[in-house]
Amino acid sequence: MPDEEGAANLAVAKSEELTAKLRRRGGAATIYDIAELAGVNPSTVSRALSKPGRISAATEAKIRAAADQLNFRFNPMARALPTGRSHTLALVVADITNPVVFGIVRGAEQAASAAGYTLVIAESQESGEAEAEAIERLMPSVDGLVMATTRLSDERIVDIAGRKPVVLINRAVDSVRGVLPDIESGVIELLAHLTELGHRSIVYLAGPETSWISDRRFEHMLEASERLGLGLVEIGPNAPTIDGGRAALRRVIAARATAAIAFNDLMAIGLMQAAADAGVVVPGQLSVSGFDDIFGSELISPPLTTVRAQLVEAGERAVTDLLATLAGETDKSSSPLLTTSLIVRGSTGIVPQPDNATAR
Amino acid sequence: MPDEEGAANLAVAKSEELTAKLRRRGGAATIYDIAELAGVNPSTVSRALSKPGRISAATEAKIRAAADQLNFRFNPMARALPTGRSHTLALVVADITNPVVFGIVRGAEQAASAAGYTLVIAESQESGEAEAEAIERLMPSVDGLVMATTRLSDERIVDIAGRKPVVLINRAVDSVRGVLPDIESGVIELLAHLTELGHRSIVYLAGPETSWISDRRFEHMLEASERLGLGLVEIGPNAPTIDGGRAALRRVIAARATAAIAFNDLMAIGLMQAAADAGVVVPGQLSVSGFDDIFGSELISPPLTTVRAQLVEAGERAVTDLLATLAGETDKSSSPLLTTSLIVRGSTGIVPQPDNATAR
DNA sequence: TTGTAGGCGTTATCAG
DNA sequence: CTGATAACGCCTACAA
Repeated sequence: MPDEEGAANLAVAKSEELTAKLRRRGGAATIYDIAELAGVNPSTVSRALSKPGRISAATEAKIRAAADQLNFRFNPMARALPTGRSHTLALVVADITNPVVFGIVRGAEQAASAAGYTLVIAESQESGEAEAEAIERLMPSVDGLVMATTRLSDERIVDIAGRKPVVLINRAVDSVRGVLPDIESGVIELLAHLTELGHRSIVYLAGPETSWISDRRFEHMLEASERLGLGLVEIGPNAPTIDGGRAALRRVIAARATAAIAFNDLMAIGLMQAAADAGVVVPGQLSVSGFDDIFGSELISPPLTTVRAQLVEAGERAVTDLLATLAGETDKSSSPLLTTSLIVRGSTGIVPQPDNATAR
Repeated sequence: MPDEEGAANLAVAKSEELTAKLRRRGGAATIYDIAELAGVNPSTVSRALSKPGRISAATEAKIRAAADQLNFRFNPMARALPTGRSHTLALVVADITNPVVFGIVRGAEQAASAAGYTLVIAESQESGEAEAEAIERLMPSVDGLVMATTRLSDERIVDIAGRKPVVLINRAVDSVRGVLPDIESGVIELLAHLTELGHRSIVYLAGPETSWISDRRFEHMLEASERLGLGLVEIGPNAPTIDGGRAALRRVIAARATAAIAFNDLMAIGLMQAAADAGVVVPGQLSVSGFDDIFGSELISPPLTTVRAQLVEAGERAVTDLLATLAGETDKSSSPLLTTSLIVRGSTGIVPQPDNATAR
């Protein structure tokens, strides 16, 4: 078959000429290159590669061959232009170094890359404005966003959600999709645990002012406290950090509570450190508990009793939901609550007897 | 000035018509819209906005006004096409949940966004292939990459670096830029500390097989051990995780060393946990130390003695260097070593007396 | 200083 | 089933 051979030779020749050209611009082949190599029209290459099956098997094979001979990759940027879809998602978090977000990041990353999407994570560290700015900067280049520990107002979130699909994590805003933990059951479980240990006077260290979930938690605690007839006071807002927890010790002690529930583990840890510094023994004089079960919670001594959240799942599901609405799914219903579970460790214990109670 | 007023009215009118159009496509204005609004040519808008100053002050002002009236943002994708620059950098790490990378991520993120760049972080969890795949997938859409805890071979790295600018963190490869810690001084300091405590027999828990830095550390330990005349044995490779550390306990004990140096804090923590489980008291019977000073190291009890690395700086500098080479800087010299410092805490103590030594 | 025109890599619409 | 051809939003010579 001289004809085929001829074609083969030709292909090889072209290939050589091409590889030279490619090397010059960094090895990035375009559909034109592979069209030339395969002897077809660029548009055919595009079709063959982006919607396999809708094309003659023969040509498709030829094109495929050429494609991975040049080891071709679509240029996502070029692709995004006509389609308007960048295949990129933004994950907005307030503080990357907060262990809580690790799980979320990982889950989101996995789900995203499993779907062939790229995840860019935006940290806002600073409050409000910085976050809004970061979002605006990213908006044009993403198809949608997952917002995790956002400090934005509801209005602002709604505004953003009006422009691109948004999924919230740990926050509910009307008409915006969100993945939420089963707040109530976790709180109930924790309170039951403390009650069982004899605590009748509990203090809740609230999170930052803008924390929706902190409010919800306290809400449920209030309900439960009424039902169980126990004393409950909220202290806050506090920074959701170790220092935030440390700073709250004085007020916790002043409140004469026997047990403290912190908005998150970071704060709980800070509180325990401050307690240790002040000679208050945990859980002997004060029981401490937190939320999240972050790395470090079981390392500290005594190990922290905490309510574990399914962070990885949260990230995963947020991305999955986002992708779904991106795919035109109509069912805007938020996904089911993520289950939550109490992890009892050493930082909570039976209520101190009056004679050896905190201070006098 | 009826003229100006007329122009203003016109502008307003157009603006209304435009905003309608914009809303329809998600609020994204283009330079065409603002050109129309300002009554100039799109190319003028492009110039005015991308290279301020090279244009008449009057038109520029007019354009600026129009631009933020429509609150315009460049479409990065569209921009990337003609210029070939996406203003996006990739940060490649093996495991996001490894606390070591937090610092790096944060530093890199800061430096990147400070320069107006977007950082996409790629996790490879799985070994080699997955990482290579992730990189290939990202390559077309980034201007350069920072590779942090890569498991790739030198060859592969060189190959990648040949296609796009690369900066390595904690790894040196010929002709590839890298930011490295001052390995030697950290090791020396640590060894001096242990020697001072009376330890003469030390074991090093190596990191994963592909860890360049683990090898370098051991190299320096070897040198020092010869100089100081102390016993040193390397155990490994090990997974750079808590479990990796746990799994190594038996061999550490078998080695009859009085002090263990782990490749990183995660492993050190695992080792301590296993020791506690086995009734080996730290530092009474065994001194333990690590590297990195991650979150959790000072939480655990006893708190971990460790060599702190400047992770945030590493991330920051990597991006800065990358940006510099992107900007055509010729000086390929790697940046100066990041200083390192020994943090002495409770997990290292004086060498046990023979009579209360480990095991028998 | 500003407008004109062509191109960046891909998709999508229309013919053929 | 496949080939032209016009977008997509922006940049950049080149011309005016």
